[in-house]
Amino acid sequence: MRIYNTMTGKKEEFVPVTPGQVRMYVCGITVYDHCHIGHARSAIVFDVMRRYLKYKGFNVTYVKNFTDIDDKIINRAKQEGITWDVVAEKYIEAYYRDMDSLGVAGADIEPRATGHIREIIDFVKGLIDKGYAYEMQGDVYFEVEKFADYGKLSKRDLDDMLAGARVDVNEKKRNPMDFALWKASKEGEPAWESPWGPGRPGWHIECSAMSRKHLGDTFDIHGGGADLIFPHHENEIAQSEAYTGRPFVNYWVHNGFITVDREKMSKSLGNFFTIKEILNKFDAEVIRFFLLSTHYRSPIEFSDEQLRESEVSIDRFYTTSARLSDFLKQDHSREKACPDEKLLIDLLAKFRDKFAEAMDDDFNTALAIGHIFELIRVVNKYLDGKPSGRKAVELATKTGDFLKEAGGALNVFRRTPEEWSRALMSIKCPELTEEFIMTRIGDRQAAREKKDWAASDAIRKELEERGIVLEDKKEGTGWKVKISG
RNA sequence: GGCGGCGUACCCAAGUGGCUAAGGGGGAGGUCUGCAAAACCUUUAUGCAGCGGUUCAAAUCCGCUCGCCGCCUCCA
Repeated sequence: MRIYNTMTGKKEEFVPVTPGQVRMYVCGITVYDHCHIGHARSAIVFDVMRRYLKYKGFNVTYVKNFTDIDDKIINRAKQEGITWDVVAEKYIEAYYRDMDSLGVAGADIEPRATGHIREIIDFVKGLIDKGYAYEMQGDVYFEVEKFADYGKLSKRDLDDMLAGARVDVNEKKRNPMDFALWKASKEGEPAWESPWGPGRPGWHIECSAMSRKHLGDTFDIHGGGADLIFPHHENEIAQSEAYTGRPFVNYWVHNGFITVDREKMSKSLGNFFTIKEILNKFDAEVIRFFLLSTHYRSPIEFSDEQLRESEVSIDRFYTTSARLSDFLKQDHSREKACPDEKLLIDLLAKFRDKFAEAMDDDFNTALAIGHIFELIRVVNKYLDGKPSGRKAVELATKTGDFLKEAGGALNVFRRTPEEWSRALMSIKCPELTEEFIMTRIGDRQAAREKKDWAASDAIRKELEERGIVLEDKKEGTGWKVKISG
């Protein structure tokens, strides 16, 4: 399989350090606020990578950290009149709630910065000993000029950056680009004892210390949002490679941004939507599907229309899924081939390869989803031919299995059509009950038997206005939550 | 200013040298249906921002132009 590496700017054949084993580290969140959909994208994208690598048979160790101490957390604690650790705890809990609903599994190891103060201090000490860092009034800074490769990930050199000069003037630094490894704490701020006095870790050092502890000096994949390339990941490389003298990471993987009105969604612009608020209007699977329907490195424009389109697509999937299971429940004592069965047979023969090929090419979930919908169309056409018998059951079963398998790798399409329907109902028409709908369908059926089309259509219209569409089929009348418009 | 990315139909979106340019939504026509809905079929890009170039062959490589965006400051 091939993975795009930010370091080289190319897709590269993926070769893990240890055959059969993948070690990956993804930068998690700073826990000072609710997650927005940008965090959801990163979480889902790397969740899919991890799932797919496992699906391919790799033994994956996935580490994702929580930054649970920094200025933003301290500020939030002041605002809310609680301590920093309560803030962290509160938003870690909120994070888990959001991730749970989005189908994002927990990482194998979820280290917190404050749980690794000793490792961090050792790391900083080592950098000072090796001459890459210096202490200044209780702060410790990494000296970027000492690290020859500084800028290799983000493709910039120190002189250019200094010329741009939107950097802090800080008298304590030898070079304005030097960054803090350790920060002396002010009076009343959270502090840990260190050789340089009471203080707390800088932002970047935790990832170097924790990834090394849990994954070793050199590991396979390091990921995060594209906005972490500089300075965060650049600084991690400097720290880690200066400390160990070894290559830090083999594949750097970064997801693209979510935009609103073509502008990056971000905290500072204030144009963000939290996962929590989107979940009031859409099912979590809609968010997940939406984020996977575009390649992970491309920007995605976020809007209600886009989510609605995703909702329609998912509904199409579950409609076919229901159709398949209904079909399998039918009487198949009579053997009848469908004239279009060759199309389905051919596609089934290729489907798993096509799906894997898409995912193998830098996790092309958009293409993979396209293949799923191609299969949906072909099997619908097949079922339209009203086949029956052993062969038909076999083909339908196989189709269902493949759809389940592909959906499983992406962690979408894993519910029953009934569960999907109930989920939609609780969002779109929570005041209705299935009992009520069934009663009205019964009333309408009575009218239909009397060929009282006016009465029958009135009931159908009434239900549609309340968000339910009816479908008359041979076996009886079915209903669905209306989603378009 | 430095560095990077993007521009594919009415909309979203795959495709990065060679089979008829995936898939979804929308539109139009049709099959099915009491009428619908769903599903299916046909149709909707001789063309991939524009202009040049390389090549037997380009949406795909190179150059220029136009437009949009990102990073260079906390940020997924």
